[in-house]
Amino acid sequence: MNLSTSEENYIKSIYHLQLAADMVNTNALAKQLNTKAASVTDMLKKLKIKKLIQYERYYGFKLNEKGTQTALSIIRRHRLWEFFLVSKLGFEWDKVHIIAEELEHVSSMELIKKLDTYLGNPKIDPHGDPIPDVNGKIPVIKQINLFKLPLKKTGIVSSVGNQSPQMLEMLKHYGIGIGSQIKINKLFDFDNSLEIKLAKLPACIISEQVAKNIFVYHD
Amino acid sequence: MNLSTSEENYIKSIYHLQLAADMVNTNALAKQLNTKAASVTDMLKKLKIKKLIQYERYYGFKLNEKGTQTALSIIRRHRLWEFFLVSKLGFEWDKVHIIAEELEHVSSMELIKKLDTYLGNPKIDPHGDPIPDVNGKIPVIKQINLFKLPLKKTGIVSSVGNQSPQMLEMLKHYGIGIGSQIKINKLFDFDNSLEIKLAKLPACIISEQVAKNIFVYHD
DNA sequence: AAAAATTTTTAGGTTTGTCTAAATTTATTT
DNA sequence: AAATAAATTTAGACAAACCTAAAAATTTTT
Repeated sequence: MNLSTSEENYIKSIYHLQLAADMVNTNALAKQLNTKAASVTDMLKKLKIKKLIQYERYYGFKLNEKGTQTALSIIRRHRLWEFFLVSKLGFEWDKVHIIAEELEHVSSMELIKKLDTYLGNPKIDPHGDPIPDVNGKIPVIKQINLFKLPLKKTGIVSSVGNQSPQMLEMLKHYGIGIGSQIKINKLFDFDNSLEIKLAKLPACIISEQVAKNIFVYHD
Repeated sequence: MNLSTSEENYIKSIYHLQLAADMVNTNALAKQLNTKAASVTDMLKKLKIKKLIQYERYYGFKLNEKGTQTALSIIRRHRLWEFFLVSKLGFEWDKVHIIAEELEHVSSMELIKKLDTYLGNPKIDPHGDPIPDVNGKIPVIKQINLFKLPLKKTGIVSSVGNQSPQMLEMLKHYGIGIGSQIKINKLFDFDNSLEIKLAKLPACIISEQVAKNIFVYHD
């Protein structure tokens, strides 16, 4: 199904509102999309015709199965692009949302498939939100602080708590980025510093302060 | 200046037509854009108001300085994305145009700046066309066949003549991709095979057949 | 230079997505 | 259960980008 940018934005917003309440109402959606209630009603009719939502006049609406899958596919694109922007282009995580809002509407399946592979099939975006897979399944993965990662277990860096230039400089120096594979070799009780090992890099030591700001997930 | 996707497509097409002839005519542009002459006239009026073209009714039109700079900026985005798709995502060069047509309209300056840096400031796209720089300057760089690269001089792989899966597999094996830095250590006269050296990789030998299909540029 | 052919523009519609203002339905008070 | 308030929808317009068909200007042919 070929959807316009506008239709995709409606679908996505309905999805997000549904997370809070089963049924969505017109005013809430209008507010979310920064538009007017009348415009929302117009679009709802169209989305109903396209069989993406269940909609009863004056009552409320929600995504049906097809609509939900569509939303998840858009969210997947959005979060993969966010991951790309942060992990490859070096954007800070709070600057990527607006750009990803544009990139998510580029619809090539092949593009997203290859991007996903290129990024190493990430499971979590830079904000810590899960990235739905090709089939719209949302991985249930919890992030943990690096300190909670068991010794010698490989974790994947999913987000960074502090995004100051100083912190980013330091992470860059260590070669730590979103998506990096990381392992703890040793915890030094004296100052809570950690000896860590990143894929393809020699082991190194990071301070408690740095480690506190690193979040990872593992299987 | 904020331009719509459609306006950007017109500007870009006018630019390309201008390369062949100084003045552009309505029918030619309509054909290029796969639209009708009447639609072109409508848009020309708009572009004139936005001071992007010089336009005289019934006479013809061309981009002015501002329009030309706009076109070059769009072409820059297009070619950088094409480079990205081929060199990073592993697309074949004949599959990237359509996707780049969408990506080029994502307008963040910061995005293009970082993408350019990430790609290593490439000068030529995968089709061998030059990538305008931030200031709209088009680098005058000629591609040469790898055999023409002087011994021990570093060249940058700009395009590959043969895109068969077999060839791509082989190039991947050697670690050769668009943008790779490559040097010829030695030419074996016996079979015209080359010992080459890629950045960060051990030297290796490629056959004449492979080398024939590799194009590079150097300073 | 008049007729014919071509090109370009205008005039008037269509679709998409938006809007305002008024009407309708539902929910909440009293 | 009326009256009032709030939410939602309809009606009618508008801008962008396109269209067809007809008119106007230009170019080519005879």
